[in-house]
Amino acid sequence: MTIRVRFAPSPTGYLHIGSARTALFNYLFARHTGGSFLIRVEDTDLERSTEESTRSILEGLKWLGFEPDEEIVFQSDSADKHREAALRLLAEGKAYRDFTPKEDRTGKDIKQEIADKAREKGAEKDMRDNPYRDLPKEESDNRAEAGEPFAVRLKVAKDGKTSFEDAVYGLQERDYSEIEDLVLLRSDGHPLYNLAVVCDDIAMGITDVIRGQDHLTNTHKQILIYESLGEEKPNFAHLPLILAPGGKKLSKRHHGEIVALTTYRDRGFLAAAFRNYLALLGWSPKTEDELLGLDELIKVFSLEGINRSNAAFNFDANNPKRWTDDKALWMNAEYIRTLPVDELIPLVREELRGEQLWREEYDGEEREWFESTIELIRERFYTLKDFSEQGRAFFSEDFDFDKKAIEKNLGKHPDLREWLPALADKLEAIEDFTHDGIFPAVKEFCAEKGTKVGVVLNGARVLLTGQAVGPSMVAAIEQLGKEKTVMRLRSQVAWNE
RNA sequence: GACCCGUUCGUCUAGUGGUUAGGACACCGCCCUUUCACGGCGGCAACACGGGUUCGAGUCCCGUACGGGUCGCCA
Repeated sequence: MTIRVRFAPSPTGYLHIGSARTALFNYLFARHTGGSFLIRVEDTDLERSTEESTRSILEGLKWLGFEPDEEIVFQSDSADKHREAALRLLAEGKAYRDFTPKEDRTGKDIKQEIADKAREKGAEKDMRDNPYRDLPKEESDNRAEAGEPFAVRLKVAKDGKTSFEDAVYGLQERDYSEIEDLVLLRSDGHPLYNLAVVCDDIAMGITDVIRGQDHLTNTHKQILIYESLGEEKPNFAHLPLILAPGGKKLSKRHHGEIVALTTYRDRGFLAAAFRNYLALLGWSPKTEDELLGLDELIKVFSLEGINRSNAAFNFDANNPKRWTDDKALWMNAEYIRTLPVDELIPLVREELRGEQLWREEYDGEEREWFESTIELIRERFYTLKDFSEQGRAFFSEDFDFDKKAIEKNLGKHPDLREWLPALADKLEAIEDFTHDGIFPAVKEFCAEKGTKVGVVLNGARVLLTGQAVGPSMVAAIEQLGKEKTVMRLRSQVAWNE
């Protein structure tokens, strides 16, 4: 049987990085096994689902490169079928009508409320105490016909247990007494999540369900539905969760944009780097290779490599340099440094365009200069943003001077105020404006002034690029060219800041 | 609270009864160099705790602690 998996986000917000990883694992599993990767939008909650969210999620998936093999399925389109399934179970006596009036659940802390209620009842709670569970069929029919609203609940047997073999967590068992008679159909006729998922997975021919560990207990409920429906259940694989630093829950409320996938795209991550990083969170190839491109990931991916323990995403919200996990940042830098320039340039082009720094010439007559500049400055960059921020001076005259750079490299050497313009004069006279022409001139200049080359070059770096760090300075001078170099070295702007 | 899941360096992880417990990121030091967030070399640093089983336990069993998940006419 060919493998068919699906990624099933609910469009109630942006794409969470945990969901992105779930999508990744589904995608890798499908590609590795030669199966199909499908996407199903779980929009059965009409009140909370938004088109905006759907668009943003699909956009995120596209950025990561996970295009579905078949048309995207919208769960709400099949609501009629889900309802039919519930009604069939009702007719077969596997479900019953519950005439209990709907509880008002509009309160803020629903989760807390439910947990508190469960705590009160403790282990004494009888999951089979619904007064309508054994209502005679005739009475139930009559009340329904009279127009009394009812929800449809699955009639879970009193004794027995569900069990399944999870590909990650092993054998899972749950006693029926722990499972309530779950609601299949709301009193307004609206099908609910567990029913919809099962029906759709059957309809889509899903063979392997790979999803977050938060669904582990739902799985037992879904198995009951599969069994009632007389359908074969798929294989299950539950993924460990991604936690915040300290092992706490990673949530939008407490951690903000850090959990949104789009943040990574917008802050200069390469999709390839982020995919690579995400793959290593909760999964291991069991080799010492960590830099794995998509093709390699597909080749070596297997469910056996998935961990059972949750992984903490490590970052420090108060430190701009560590706005996200160190290793993710390092990996992105690694991709920026090693990607073939041809592949990097389109990404840099987008970045520069976004900041109004792009010039069409870079694709034409200045292509060579542009390429060598990228080649030169990418060495110490961490994100694509660095090309328009730290690297700005290579593409524009309008760049800022880093305060610390001024302090450290100019402030401590007041002589530079005279020296750098003097250096400009010296450089202006050079015929051969290349490394071999520039470097000896700089050395000679420093010898004349009786200072270290580093002092002068560092000072020059500030005036030329506004930065305290960067590529080899002589190479940078060559790259900028004589005109800009001379002009910037003579400028007093930085000194007056 | 009940049920379920988990616990190896600060973080991500390798490890399936005998290892000097390996790698990566971060951190620190040294080297290279014309400076730096490049590069090279090196260092610091972990089996949650307590009992078993065993000649021998990070690896198996039982408890404890801690953390996480779930418990809805949400998904």
